[in-house]
Amino acid sequence: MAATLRQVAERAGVSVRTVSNVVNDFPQVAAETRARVQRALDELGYQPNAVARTLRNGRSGLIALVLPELDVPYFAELTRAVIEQAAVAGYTVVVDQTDGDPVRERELVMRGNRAAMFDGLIFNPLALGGADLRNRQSSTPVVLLGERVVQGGLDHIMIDNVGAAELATRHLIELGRQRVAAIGDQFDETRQTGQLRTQGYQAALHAAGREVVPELVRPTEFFHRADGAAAMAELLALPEPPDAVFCYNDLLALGALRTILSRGLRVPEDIALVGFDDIEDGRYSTPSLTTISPDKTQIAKNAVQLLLNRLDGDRSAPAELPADYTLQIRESTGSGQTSGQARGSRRVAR
Amino acid sequence: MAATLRQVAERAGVSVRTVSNVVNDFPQVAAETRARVQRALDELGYQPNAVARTLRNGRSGLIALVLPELDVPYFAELTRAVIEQAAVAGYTVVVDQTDGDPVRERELVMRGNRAAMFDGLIFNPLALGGADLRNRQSSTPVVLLGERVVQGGLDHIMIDNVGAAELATRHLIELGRQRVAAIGDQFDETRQTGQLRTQGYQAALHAAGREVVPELVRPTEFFHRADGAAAMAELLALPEPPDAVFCYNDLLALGALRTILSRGLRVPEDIALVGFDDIEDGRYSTPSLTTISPDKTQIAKNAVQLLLNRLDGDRSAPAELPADYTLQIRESTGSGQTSGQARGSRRVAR
DNA sequence: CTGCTGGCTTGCAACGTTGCAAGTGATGCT
DNA sequence: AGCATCACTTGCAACGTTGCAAGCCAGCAG
Repeated sequence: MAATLRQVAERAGVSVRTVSNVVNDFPQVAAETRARVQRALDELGYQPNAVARTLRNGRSGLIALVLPELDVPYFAELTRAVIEQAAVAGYTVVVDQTDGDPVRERELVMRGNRAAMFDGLIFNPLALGGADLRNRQSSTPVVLLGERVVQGGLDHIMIDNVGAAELATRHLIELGRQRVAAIGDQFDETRQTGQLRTQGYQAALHAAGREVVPELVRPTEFFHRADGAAAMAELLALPEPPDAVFCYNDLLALGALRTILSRGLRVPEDIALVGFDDIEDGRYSTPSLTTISPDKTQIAKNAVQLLLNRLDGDRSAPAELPADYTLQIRESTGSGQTSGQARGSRRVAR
Repeated sequence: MAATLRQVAERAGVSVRTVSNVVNDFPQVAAETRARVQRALDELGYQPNAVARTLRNGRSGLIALVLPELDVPYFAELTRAVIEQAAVAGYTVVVDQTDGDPVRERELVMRGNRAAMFDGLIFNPLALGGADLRNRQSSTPVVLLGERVVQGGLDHIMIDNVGAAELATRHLIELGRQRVAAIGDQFDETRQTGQLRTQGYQAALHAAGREVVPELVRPTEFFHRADGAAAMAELLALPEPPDAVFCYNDLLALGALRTILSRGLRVPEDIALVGFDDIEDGRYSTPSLTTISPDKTQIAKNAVQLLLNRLDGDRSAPAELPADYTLQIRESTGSGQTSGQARGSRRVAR
């Protein structure tokens, strides 16, 4: 159906090679020939075959972004940033969702089966750990996003979870809250996010000379609204409920918020809330959500840049780039001003 | 870097073709040969080159889902459904975001430049209208999602916007509300969603013997939270503010909700709210959101099925499939029960 | 008139895979 | 022994493109 170079060449009465030269705007084509070929191209509605080009050139111009869940706003917002950054460099991003399924993650990232279509991968693992990733079959470059799961071996962008969690918790302590709880702890070995944030939470309590009360640290299976709502209900059922909660992401916080409000309690008067991720939902909830705001644009920019360097043959040692973050103070811990901002960042070394 | 059939063949001392036969599990290979080849495959870590296969077979196993915005929850949730449906048929979905940019939409859908990598496209247009779409260059099959923008020519899954909007508005009228407003009207010729929903809104008012009050119908540029918040502020500034609002999607409703609550007004006591899309955010807001719930799974299933039929050579006339929808009654218009459900659906013929 | 230069065009091969048809050698039947 | 059959294996060509090097021809200098 689609016209090929050969068909165009026949129609224009020239060789295939010359048509290719016209299509690629190579200079050494006589003006008259170029015009004739161009006419044939237009008449046949020629479109270059991307697959053949890729096979020939070894480059598809496609990079894949592999994420656990697209309907988690943080990932959706990150995706937007990655697409924008890649577009600058002339690359198209395609997104694939793994649901954290180890089988899917492995298929996409490890074997490079489908991956061979893509020049590179930006991968936010959920199930795959460092041990898995170290013996990848595929030679397609990968940049990892997320927690520090891997011991070297691959480029990696991560945020300082411990430091950020400590900052969030300290904020609640400085508000004078006495019983600061945490929602989102995780035991699962492959999911380090929860553990790291718990470390930061505990560090802040210790720094303030407080004890860590075990029943105030609630584990959740996932980081969704439903998990936050359920964990908050447990906290409220305690003999001594908390007066502040640090939720390990904004969805958990929104779920917790829903539970608190449905009990007739007030935020922040009765319970102050801090989230993590700074998704748009949290800016429009009532009350709006105080949260740790990772610099998503920076994360995307660094990830794309790191990947493009590899594609250009950069063979230097794998990089580990930390991303900046700030604490966005909004209504769920504050008065009513929505623009407050505390610095808790770290410079990115490059 | 990656091993090829030829390298494996040399190592195993057989022809390239035989290796291919082993890789593809063709029966007519002697057991002893198969074992030897398999060993060579393993030793070299052979992975088939997807690009070469695609060129040869004319099938990539990839379908593209082209959407305006991934960080709009409705699209994110729809994407999940499409990915699941396509996986059943052994297809991998890659997602591309256009931001409603006509240039990007055209590049992806019309010319098939990049598109040639994909066996088919599921496309939710924002900027491109019927006139554009009719003279596509590419022969890659497309299924359209969304409003009825096109007059024939392409397969299309849409929901009955007029009927759904009428149902939503009627619900508010039946609650006894006197001044029912609407947020999300649009004038732009390429964005029909707003206009169709306004038609349904007006139809419901007329059916109830009410007048349409022009200043109660607020246009918005986009369908984001910020637009809803701003439009609601305008409505509240009217001499006679509304006591009910039908928002043309849930994000608008969540923005409006934020404005209402920040003014100290109550939902639903002072103002009842209905949204559209049934995104997860609306189920966890306080109050939770009454909304029109399109059957996203059904939309995804039909879209994928329609596309797969085309890939299998189905040459029948383009189909227009309506999708089911229901009214989910929640707290923003109701008492407190969250499970109410009114039927307003249409059977899908297939 | 020869030979060289330069502008333009072309054929060949290859990227890695698979369909097709033909090839090989061994076995079995007459 | 001769021939057909069978089980297995192989070479060729092609998918559509582009790098490479060679080819062609006109023009011009010597």
